[in-house]
Amino acid sequence: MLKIATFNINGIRSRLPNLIEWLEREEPDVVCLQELKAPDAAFPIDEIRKAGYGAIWHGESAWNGVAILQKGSDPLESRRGLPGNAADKHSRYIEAAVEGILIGSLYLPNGNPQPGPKFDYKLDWFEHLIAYGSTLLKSGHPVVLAGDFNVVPTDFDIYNPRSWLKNALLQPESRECFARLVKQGWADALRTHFPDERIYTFWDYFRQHWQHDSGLRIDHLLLSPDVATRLRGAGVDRWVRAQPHASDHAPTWIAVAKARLPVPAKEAARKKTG
DNA sequence: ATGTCCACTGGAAGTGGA
Repeated sequence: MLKIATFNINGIRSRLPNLIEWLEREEPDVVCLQELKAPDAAFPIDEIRKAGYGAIWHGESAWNGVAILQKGSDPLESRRGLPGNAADKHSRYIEAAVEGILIGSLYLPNGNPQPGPKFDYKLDWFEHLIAYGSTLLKSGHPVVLAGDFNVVPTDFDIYNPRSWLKNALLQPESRECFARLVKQGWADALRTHFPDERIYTFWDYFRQHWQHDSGLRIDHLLLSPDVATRLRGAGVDRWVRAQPHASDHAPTWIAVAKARLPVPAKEAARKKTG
């Protein structure tokens, strides 16, 4: 089994003890991190190695930043930045091949306030992701797109939309983009696994939202069809959000059965004949 | 409008981003 997690860490330097404690307790095989808020040189690779993980990362000063951690080895990087989006100055996408699966760690723009240039940037970034999503599916590769999508897909994915109606995370345009991406053939893993339950991955720091469980589901793992058939479990490590000095997001994960190795031709022939 | 937290700048508290 392969446990793949996504976690918006909200400042990896400030949050390093929380990250290490979670890694040691839950032992995910692969971790997609977002909002490093650190330049490349400040990424705490030594401490992460000490916890038993290799890593690749794409940081920037103060904002954004994404990484992929792999237990026991360095992830094999396959891309950083979305194709056709070289003009994008933000560090929001990094991708690696792990156990035969392409894993993308993404941090979609928040988009507030809307309307405005930040919301336009969000939708533009989304279009690049949608285009690349189509390319990935057509490739036939097993893929997981994991990260903070900054989209609440439906009103079932929020405690109460009332005070969020003007927020970029709930706008029809944001939701339409997410729906259009999923409709290409991706499985929204957490919703697939828990069709009838309220699931939250983010509780903002304001107004005691954690204490009241006033959460939003904005961290998602999208699975290509091959990976979707291997989905065996999913969850949110809510205990991490309850820790002192926590990120406003909780780690969100899936368990996927490892791909069965193809039967060698000779052996297959032998079985057939005899 | 508000609430809270992170990181930068500059060398304190204000600002931007979320």
